[in-house]
Formats: sequence, C-alpha cells, structure tokens
Amino acid sequence: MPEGHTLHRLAGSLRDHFAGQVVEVSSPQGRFVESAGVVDRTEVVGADAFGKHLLIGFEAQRYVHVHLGLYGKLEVREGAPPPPVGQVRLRIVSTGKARVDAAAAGRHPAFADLRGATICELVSEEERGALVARLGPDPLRDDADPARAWARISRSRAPVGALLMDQEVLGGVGNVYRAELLFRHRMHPLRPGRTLRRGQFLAMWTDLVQLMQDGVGTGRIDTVRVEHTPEAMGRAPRRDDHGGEVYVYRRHGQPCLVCGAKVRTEVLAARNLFWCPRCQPMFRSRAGNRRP
DNA sequence: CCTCTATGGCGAA
DNA sequence: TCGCCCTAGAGGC
Repeated sequence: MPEGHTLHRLAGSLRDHFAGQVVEVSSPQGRFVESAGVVDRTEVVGADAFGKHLLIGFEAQRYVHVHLGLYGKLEVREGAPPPPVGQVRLRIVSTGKARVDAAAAGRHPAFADLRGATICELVSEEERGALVARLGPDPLRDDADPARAWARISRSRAPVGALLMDQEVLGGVGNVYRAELLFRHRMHPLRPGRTLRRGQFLAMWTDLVQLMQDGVGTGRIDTVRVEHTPEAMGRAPRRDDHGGEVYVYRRHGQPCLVCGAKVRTEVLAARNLFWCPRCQPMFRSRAGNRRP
C-alpha cells in the first residue's frame, strides 16, 4: 500500500491517536530496542510525512524515522494491543497520560504496530532536516513547490517514467501513481523529460495533487474517470492488494479501458512500467489522439 | 508444503 | 544491473 498517500494518512492517524500523549514505545522483535528505550514514556509531539517517509516526533527533538519499503505495514488501531504476533519492530501504546491534560481528554486507548519496514531509526532534528531537504516536492504538502520538480525534469534526458519515481524529483509518487498519471496525460513512459512542455508538466502536477489527496481520503488509489468505472462500463470491480480502479497498472495483456489495445509492460530500473501503446504514443501530432 | 510477486530503496559490483 | 532487506498473500503441487 505504501505510496505517499498511505504515509500521509498514517501520519494523520498517529496525530489523532497519540499527539500530546505520553506513550510506551517498545520493540517486541528486538531490532529497535535501544532506540525505543530512548523515547519510551515520552510525549508524542506530532507526526508528519514527507513523500514516503514518516517522521514521528517526540519531545526533546527526537524523531522516529520510518520507511515502509515495498511491504512494510504500520497498523494504527484503537483498543489494547494484542500479543505481538509476527515481527513487530516498533510498537507504540498510548498510556492515557498527557503533559497537558486536555490532550488526552476523550481519546481512546490505541496502539501502533510496525512490521517489515525498510527503515526504522531514531534521528535528530538535524538528520530530519537533511532527509527532508533531499526530497523533491511532495504533491500532498501545502508548501510544495512544483517548480523545483520542473527544473529537474525539463533539464533531464532521462525517461519521464523514471523521473516521476525519483524521490529527489517528486516526493511520494510510486509505481501505481506513475503508471496512471502517464496514462491520464497520454504520455509514453520512456519519453525524455526535457521534451515535455511546461504546461504539460503543470497539468500533471495539478492532477497528481488531486489524485493523491483523494488517495489520502479513501486509502486507495483510484484513477479512472467516471465514464470508465466498473459500473459505467459493466465490468467486475478490481479486487487486489491496493483495491483501487486503475487504467493500466498491472493490467498488461488486458484491453485498454479507453481504446481496447493490449496494455503493455516493460521493466525499467527494476520496476514494471505499464502503458497503453495506442493512448500513450512516444510522439503525438498536435491534433493528437482521442483524449483517454 | 513450495514458489512467486509486490505500491521501495540501498549498496556492492 | 543485481542482490538484499524481510512480510504476506496468491497460486501451484
């Protein structure tokens, strides 16, 4: 599940359940024990996402930096924590105590369990700053500056499909949003970044902001327009891991929802690209193809 | 039971 | 470009 929308959603959930409260922090699995001890029984000040990185802030300017990688999961739930089934590397449990009483008022007991993450580490304010500084603009952040991404893309010979996934160019875009954004903008994934027009990029950025905000709201990645939904087209809804309705992601060999051509796939930098060869030609006349 | 795959990214070659 | 990190679900035998 972890593209940027997932991390922003988790940050919100952590704030809702733990901000302002003193929490117990542990590592049943054992690999984070020492660091957990440092922030154990201290207050959660906040939680924030930058791209796919999650930073949980504790008092004294200490942060737990989490990156879920491909298959990491952070479960945030109300109630008492179950016995730690599986390899729980980080567990946060609310104590019901707060430095400021109002912060704990009306809150339900809650816990958060982290499994399978690529990164779980304690970082300082300075390290946090360095991490944030090296990430490209995140479409889910109010302070994001798309001009920074455009400066990189417009100067690069690299395929736009690679640039969109480069976290130093854009923060938070993963393989699903990449594939779907390129489809929605009729753009071939291997087209060199420097051949894009500024207006094309800005339209993609605006679209991405909306798509990812929707993703934060629903917890899924849905990218098909109303006229291409299962209900509108009379097909069975998609049912797999991410659960959303998409045009091309993991649909290789199947007919394009817009033109019927077979969706293609190819590996680029160890990740699968998916695109429609008819809707997303490398070169397009000004008249263009029918808009998907 | 087994193998394969995945919405990611790092570091070694 | 490849192996690895290390989890869980799907599908094959």
